[in-house]
Amino acid sequence: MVTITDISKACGVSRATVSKALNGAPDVAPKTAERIRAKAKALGYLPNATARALKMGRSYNIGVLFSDPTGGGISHEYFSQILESVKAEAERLGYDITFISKDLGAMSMDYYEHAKYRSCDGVVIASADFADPAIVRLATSEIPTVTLDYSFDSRTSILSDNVRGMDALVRFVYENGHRRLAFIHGEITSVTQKRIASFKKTCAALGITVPPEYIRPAIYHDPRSSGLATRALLALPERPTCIFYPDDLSFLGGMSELEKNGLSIPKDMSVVGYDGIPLSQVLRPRLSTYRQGAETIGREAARSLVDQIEHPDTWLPQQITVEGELLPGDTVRKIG
Amino acid sequence: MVTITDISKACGVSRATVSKALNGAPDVAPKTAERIRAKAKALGYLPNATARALKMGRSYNIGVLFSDPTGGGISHEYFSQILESVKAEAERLGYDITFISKDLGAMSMDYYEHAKYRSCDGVVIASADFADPAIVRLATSEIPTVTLDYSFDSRTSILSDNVRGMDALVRFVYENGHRRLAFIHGEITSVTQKRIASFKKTCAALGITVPPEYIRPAIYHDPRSSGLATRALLALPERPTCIFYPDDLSFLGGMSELEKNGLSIPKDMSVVGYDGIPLSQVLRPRLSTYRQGAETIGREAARSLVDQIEHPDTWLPQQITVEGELLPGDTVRKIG
DNA sequence: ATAATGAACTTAATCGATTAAGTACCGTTT
DNA sequence: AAACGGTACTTAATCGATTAAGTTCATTAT
Repeated sequence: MVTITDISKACGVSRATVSKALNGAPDVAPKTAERIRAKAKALGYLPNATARALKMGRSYNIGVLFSDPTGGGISHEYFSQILESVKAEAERLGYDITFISKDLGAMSMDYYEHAKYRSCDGVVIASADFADPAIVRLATSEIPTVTLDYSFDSRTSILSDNVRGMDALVRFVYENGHRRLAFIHGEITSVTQKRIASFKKTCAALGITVPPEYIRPAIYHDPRSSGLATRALLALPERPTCIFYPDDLSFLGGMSELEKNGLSIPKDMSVVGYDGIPLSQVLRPRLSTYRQGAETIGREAARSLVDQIEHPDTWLPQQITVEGELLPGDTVRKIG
Repeated sequence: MVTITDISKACGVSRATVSKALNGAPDVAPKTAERIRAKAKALGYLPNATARALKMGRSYNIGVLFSDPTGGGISHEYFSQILESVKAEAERLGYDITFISKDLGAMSMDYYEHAKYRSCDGVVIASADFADPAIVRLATSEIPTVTLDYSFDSRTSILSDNVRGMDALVRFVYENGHRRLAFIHGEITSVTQKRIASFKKTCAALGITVPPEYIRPAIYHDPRSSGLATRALLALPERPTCIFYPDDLSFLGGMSELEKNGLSIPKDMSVVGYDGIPLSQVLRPRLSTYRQGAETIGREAARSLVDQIEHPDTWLPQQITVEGELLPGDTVRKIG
């Protein structure tokens, strides 16, 4: 490995001068600096991020915590899109990404400890369960954090606009003449609560009565459970004319259940999803859904985290709401 | 931050003794060791991975390089599954994951430089283009590496068994009576070449003649291009009875093209995919496809890389082939 | 001529941990 | 009683880089 010492010997100057020259300090003669830089390049010198981090107390490393009790948090398209954009933006800003998890090898650590152990400058947190004490500990620690889709007091968060998204979907369906709307929702989280509340509120505002049996629980990203919920809805004496699914993937479970019952989409049953992942627009019929701005969410998360890291004095916590977009698709039939 | 020095002061011993006690060195009296460990816990001591890495020359950090010219490498389900399992296994072995990319912030680096800069103990490489000089430089460097689906001389690689997979699919389709098989393949890579060769070889072995116009190029994970290829196949005077798609997602593009032509699957056209991502088994009809052992591939990649890192003396390069599994699905009709 | 100024360095401490080599002290052997 | 051996420590160097403080020397001001 080529170190600063090698360069200093080759150039006949002290290590301090090399360091300063390489970092553009003002008290190095331009000619010397040039000579040093040339030598560094010639020797194939690379700074050692580890040594630098130790001395400077800054690792230029951002932790990413994607916790999902069902495992495989990354493999859901919505999350992998966010991860991809956090990564891209962080790298643009000069930061690398490290995953934060519980328990590393034999050491048992919680998330906070893991982040400290790796001296992350900050952490982006996405979780299905923000009540988890381990998540709370990290999110309320002295480490700069940004949470996704959940707010902690005096901390920055990036929020997908679930209220507006649900409102847009309900209104879209309403405008297409539907009055009997059923909602299959995911596990109760703060996001789910917002979606349910917005669903009910907009329905009320539009004068739609939603019978309790039209609201059914299921599990996010689990087509099977949504299929079961769909079956229950179809068994009702008065069926809904449109079913809201917890997410785009879950819709697939509903789809096969509908087909099993000889119902075609959207002729016999209208449906809408949520998320607007690329898959939803590749399906035929194209799914009517609400696209969450995953790319924007990831980008803003990285940006505001780096801002917080680099300007802790002028930094103020903020809630950034990222709007999505209604994708009309072809799964809602015009009736009435 | 609580350091080893804090503990040494609190216990009235030297830092060396603390370090040894915490690492279970033999020359510390059991009573002292216990006292030190108790104090460390009481003070909330956490080792500093950065300092440790600097001194020991081992970072317990594994780089992951997923390069995909189309961007969004992670968001393809097959890759995100591999990433997830590499991560899980690496963590089990005490290693963290860092993404390796080109260019970090203002610094322009290639992959090799990035990996050195972060002092990764090793790197897992997945790439769509193993001819990229930057990939070659990293993969043939002194850094331990494991490549996925491509072999470099004297290096370890994990290979999905594309030859066997394609063979299994062709035979499955053949057994269902199909004799006119078309193959839409992805961009020409070593993987694609293996699949095409295996497709042709098995067809030949079974006495099936494949007219050249039945082999059509498309782009991996791009339903649109597969849709166009499908259209071309449907325009032929003699249509195939079964179409092979480059991957499961691409099949969706073909599906909508078939529907547009009033053809239903599998009644009017049989199809098979490749990859066996969870999505494929949630669709109805369930896609007939070949599941690549993404989980096993990721796990083996992490294991063999760590083995290489920890036992460089007894280590030997190897090609590990991971077998997949035929998922019969319902998109191949029995004919004849 | 002497002091003051400033440019261009060097010296040395430091970040937190590891570890080879050294030391103090106690008990045992002959 | 001297020598030896082992246990349980401590000392000090080291990893690679940064940086406050000090030094040297030429130039300018008085």
